[in-house]
Amino acid sequence: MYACSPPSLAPSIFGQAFHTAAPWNLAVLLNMKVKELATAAGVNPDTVRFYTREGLLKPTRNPDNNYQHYDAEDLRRLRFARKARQLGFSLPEVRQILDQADDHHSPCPMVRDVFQQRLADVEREIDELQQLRKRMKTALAAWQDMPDGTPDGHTICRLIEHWDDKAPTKQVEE
Amino acid sequence: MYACSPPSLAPSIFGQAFHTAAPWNLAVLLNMKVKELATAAGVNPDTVRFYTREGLLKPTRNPDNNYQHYDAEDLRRLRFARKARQLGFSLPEVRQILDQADDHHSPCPMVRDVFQQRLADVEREIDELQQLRKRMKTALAAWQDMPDGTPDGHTICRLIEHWDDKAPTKQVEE
DNA sequence: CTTTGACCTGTGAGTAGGTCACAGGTTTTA
DNA sequence: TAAAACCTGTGACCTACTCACAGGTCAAAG
Repeated sequence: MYACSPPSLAPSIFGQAFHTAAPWNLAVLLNMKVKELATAAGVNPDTVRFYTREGLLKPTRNPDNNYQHYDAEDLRRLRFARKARQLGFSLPEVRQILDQADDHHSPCPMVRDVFQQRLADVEREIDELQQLRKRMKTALAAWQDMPDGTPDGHTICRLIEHWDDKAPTKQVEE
Repeated sequence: MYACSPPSLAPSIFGQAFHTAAPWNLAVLLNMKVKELATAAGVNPDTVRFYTREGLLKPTRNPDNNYQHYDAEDLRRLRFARKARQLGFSLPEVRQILDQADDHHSPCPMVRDVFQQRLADVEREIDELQQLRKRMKTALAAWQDMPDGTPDGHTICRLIEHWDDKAPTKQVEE
């Protein structure tokens, strides 16, 4: 769903908003509704609404119809937010970065800090998953020799009950 | 059989329930309230209540005070559920296994299937995280040479905006 | 001019697996 | 006898969205 397809959508967006506009004011006047911004950034329109509720995007209102209006700044913020999310920043962190940028404070030192922390988290996650994989492989190997058995009131499934999470007796070496 | 239970709590549990009982009926008569079961299994009492609501545990009621009563079977089920959760089984899967065991069908073949699937999932997760780590390290290295900069209306944080998620070794040009 | 369909709005629910808070009842301890 | 500890069920909260719904708006087709 919503697989990035910038080449196909860009003409429609710009065509709708600027079919008569000169290119020099693209970045200033770009005036998008929810779905247009969402398509431009390759995200779900509900994500745009969600980010707006969360204060990451700050559109203006059209008083005539109460619609939200997003400009090029919002598009940059949205794209930035998506990149930061891919890097593992939480939404509060993203908002913090954007707020700092709004106040003309450079958020980059903070970004470096959080980024280092995130890298450590990722590496810890990898370690844990690798340990889990090792234990699972060990269990699978051990289960080769175990019969299935029928629950008899003493064991539910000996495959799992006999799996020791703390100290697998025989490790699978890799 | 349950030699792995924490030694510090066993006396209080057994002492409360069996201060005069002989050891031969421990497994049959063990009669625990929520917190006792939770302590015995090393989980939060709310988890016991949650699992009870979800149908994984099937305590009896004391009609006098409306309290839940858990026996050794529930302790086994709870410990089993925790082990299965550590192995990556979802709660519905755990419940399915327990239900099958209740019906005297051997859940083990199903366990093997789900387990294989889980192992594949774990390995995919590891791959994704390793790719992420690689991209993060590449980004960190690239950032060594980049100034922090103050938000100027064109960039929010060039550290992130200049991070290319698709081709980390190639920097974007502007 | 009306209808149709696509879009807009806000709100609320759902996801997984618990954890915590709350109000009121019970049991144990001092 | 009173306080502390525990019990009960219900419901909110956590992440980061996603989806559903009811009602309003708008452009084009008939």
